Amino acid sequence: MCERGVFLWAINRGKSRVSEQYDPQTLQAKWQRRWEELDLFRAEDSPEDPRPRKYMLDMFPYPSGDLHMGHGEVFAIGDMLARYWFQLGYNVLHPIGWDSFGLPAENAAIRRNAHPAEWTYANIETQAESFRRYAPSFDWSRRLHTSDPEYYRWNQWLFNRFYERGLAYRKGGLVNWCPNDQTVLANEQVVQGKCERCGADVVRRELTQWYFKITDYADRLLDDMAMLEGGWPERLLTMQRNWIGRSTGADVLFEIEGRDEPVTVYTTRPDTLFGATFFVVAPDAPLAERICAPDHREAFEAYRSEVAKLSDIERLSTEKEKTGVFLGVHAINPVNGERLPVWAADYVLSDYGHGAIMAVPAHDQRDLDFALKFGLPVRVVVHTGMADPGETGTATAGDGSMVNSGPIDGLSKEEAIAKIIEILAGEGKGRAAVNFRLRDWLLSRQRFWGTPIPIIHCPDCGEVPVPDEQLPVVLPDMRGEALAPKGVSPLATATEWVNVDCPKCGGAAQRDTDTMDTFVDSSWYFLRYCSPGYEGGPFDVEQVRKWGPIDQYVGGVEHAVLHLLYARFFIKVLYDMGMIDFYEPFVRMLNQGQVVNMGKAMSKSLGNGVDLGEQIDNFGVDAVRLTMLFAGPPEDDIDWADVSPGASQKFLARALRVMTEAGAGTPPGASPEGGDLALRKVTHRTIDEVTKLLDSYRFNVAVARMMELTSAARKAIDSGPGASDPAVREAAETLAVMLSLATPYTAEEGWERLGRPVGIGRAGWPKADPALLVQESVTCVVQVAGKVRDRLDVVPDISEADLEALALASDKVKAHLSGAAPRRVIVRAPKLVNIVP
RNA sequence: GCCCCCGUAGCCCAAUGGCAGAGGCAAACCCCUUAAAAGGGUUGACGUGUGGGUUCGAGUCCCACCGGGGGCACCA
Repeated sequence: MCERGVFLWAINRGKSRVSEQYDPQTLQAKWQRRWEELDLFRAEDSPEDPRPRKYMLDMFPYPSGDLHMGHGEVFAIGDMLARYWFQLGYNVLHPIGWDSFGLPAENAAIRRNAHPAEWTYANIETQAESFRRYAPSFDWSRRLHTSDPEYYRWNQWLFNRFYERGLAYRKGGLVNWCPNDQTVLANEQVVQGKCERCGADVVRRELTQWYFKITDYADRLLDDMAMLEGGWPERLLTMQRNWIGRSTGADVLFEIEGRDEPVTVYTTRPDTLFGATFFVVAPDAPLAERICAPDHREAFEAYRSEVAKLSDIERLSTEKEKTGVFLGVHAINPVNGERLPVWAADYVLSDYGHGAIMAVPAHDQRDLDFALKFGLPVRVVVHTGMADPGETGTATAGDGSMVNSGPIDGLSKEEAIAKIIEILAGEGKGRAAVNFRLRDWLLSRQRFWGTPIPIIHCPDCGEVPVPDEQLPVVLPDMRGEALAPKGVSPLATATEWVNVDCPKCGGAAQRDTDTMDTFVDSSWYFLRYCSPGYEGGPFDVEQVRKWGPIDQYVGGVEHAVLHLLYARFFIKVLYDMGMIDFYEPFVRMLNQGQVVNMGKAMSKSLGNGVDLGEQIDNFGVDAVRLTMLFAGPPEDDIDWADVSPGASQKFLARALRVMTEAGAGTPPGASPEGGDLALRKVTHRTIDEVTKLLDSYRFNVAVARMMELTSAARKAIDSGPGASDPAVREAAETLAVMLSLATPYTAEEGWERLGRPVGIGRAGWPKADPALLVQESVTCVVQVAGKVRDRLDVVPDISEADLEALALASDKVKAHLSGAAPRRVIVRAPKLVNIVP
């Protein structure tokens, strides 16, 4: 396997031998220039334009060097759809821009003693050049960079709006800190306890930080997913649902002996309240500190500092033994007055629910593990028919009938939950409650290359937003060593920039020195494309109304609970602000697979990297794009060792020859009427099928159909009516337009050789003639007992009765029936008859 | 541990419950050629991971298992 992979890879890297006949580099040089003059793919904002609109969006790139194979795939897929819509006559918005704030630029700047902008904009230019060669149908006039002050100004403007609505706020608490990147991270950026960017172990720190109140929208983020059903990949929806993690249950109030204030716990199983035998608080919650008995304080504090040392991965491991300490106090069970010992244990999280739980060991595995370890009682209150958890060590979490539970004895789980909530509510000791796994979006970053948070801290007025008319708050000019991470934002050292007058009272004040998470930038960039130069706001409301929402979004699944969640949140806030009129930003979403090599993700350490530019140099843009599309379904991974850009190139050479010969055979405009009927039928059937295939993302199959059409035309030229038959021209022109979606250079060259004017990208999608789609005869399979025994040529609209009679009259059928009358005959006209003897 | 997706030719992949093969790679052979390359053409499953089931009919639907991939996983 490996050897074969290396071998194929070696071939893929070699210069192709078809280059003498078909030279992609020449075609690229020739057409790229002429297309730039033509500017075919500009989206038209004018309301006068009668064409229906479509918005096609590819996730915009981060400028970390040149384009790579992954970009090659996304943009090949996105462009296939965009160009298809152009050919269908839509007014298509297909923009491009750069997600150009972020850490790599800053790290590069520190290394090179430069400004992050130098690295960033140099890379953007490199990528832009590569894009021009790769030839996606972008409307370049809408290009944007999120690191431009004209763009991030609106991040600040939006921050102010969020702030006004109480959706941006500052709070202290434990946050995720990446010791490598020297900044805090949002929950979404911590994967398995590690930094999503750099993989370093994330630690907890107590810091005051800015948040966006995404939890206010948790219900809508979850419920509105019903609208995305069918348009989004199911697994993406599942990931978001899991991430939001809504659960329903009850808040229950417990008195603590010796304290006036009750403590609230959240539980999804209020029905098991009579089974509570102890009480647990999170050691790092302020509550634990408050209620701990003085004579247990020492042990508690020792335990707490022990827990604080653990990394998230260690603490969250399900394998880990339960630990905890008794706090020397008791809670009172509100339903039966029982005294429950209160423990602190790290399996209870401080930031979920209320940081405290009632423990029901019989019916919760975690509580049971803890009870068994510390010798706490186990009381069964749900009779499930399973063995006693106290004996088996396996908690019974299922449904059953309530026992040992006073007023709810005998009830089922559902009934008991309703009843107990009713009882608690009646006594003011509890109520139904909903909880979410989703936390607020931690927004601040202690790094330089991002949007400054537009807040001024005034000793007298407190937090004062920078007035809109003073935006943007532009980053100070800092470079090199000054940007090195120090645990606080580099902006804090820019004294001149930091010290300002308070906009409210005019007194001495200081700017907030953190920058925004760069996911703010990408949460609304697709709205900016609708009116890129607009100065009256982040976007022209009218234009977004016309272009939005996005009909098709293409990008990687790695943003499932990052960008895609944040953007949905932004859209809902903007909807509430009355700025847009749709609920969801992305109607349809496609996650392309990864491009890998030899079964593994490409990486420097494996030495299996494949360079997009090199592939293009060797095989040409068209062959690379075609290979991406033909390799398999778009959502599948492509193993570059399994595919053959060289073969794609050979196919394109073959297709171009067909177009060349057809162009020489007949003049443009020749009517295909009277041309070779068999070829015409192939052409029209191909149109019909490819159209349907493209409508359902079946690009690989669509390309296969184009190959078949090419072969059919080749055959017609060589051993059929010859190149001068008008049906050959029809086939070649159809082929050219279809190929233009995937391989624009070859298609344009062929189009020219067919005598057509430059601009195949807008030539128009061919229409299948229904008259040429009907077959005058169909092969009908006749089965006896499910086995094929005969084939009949029949007219497609044959009646069931006629077909049955015909089938039963067949000699072969008669032979297999050997005279017996059939028991049953299933007729599926015109394709099949099955006779059950 | 729980949930989801996928197993079709040596390989990548097609096939509204109706003849297992559309397309490509690789291979073998043929034509073209002085020869090679380029070009043109021909050839492929004894049954769809395994075992059951539903059905007139199953790659397709259902159940179990095996193998691969992904998601979630102390969230009370």
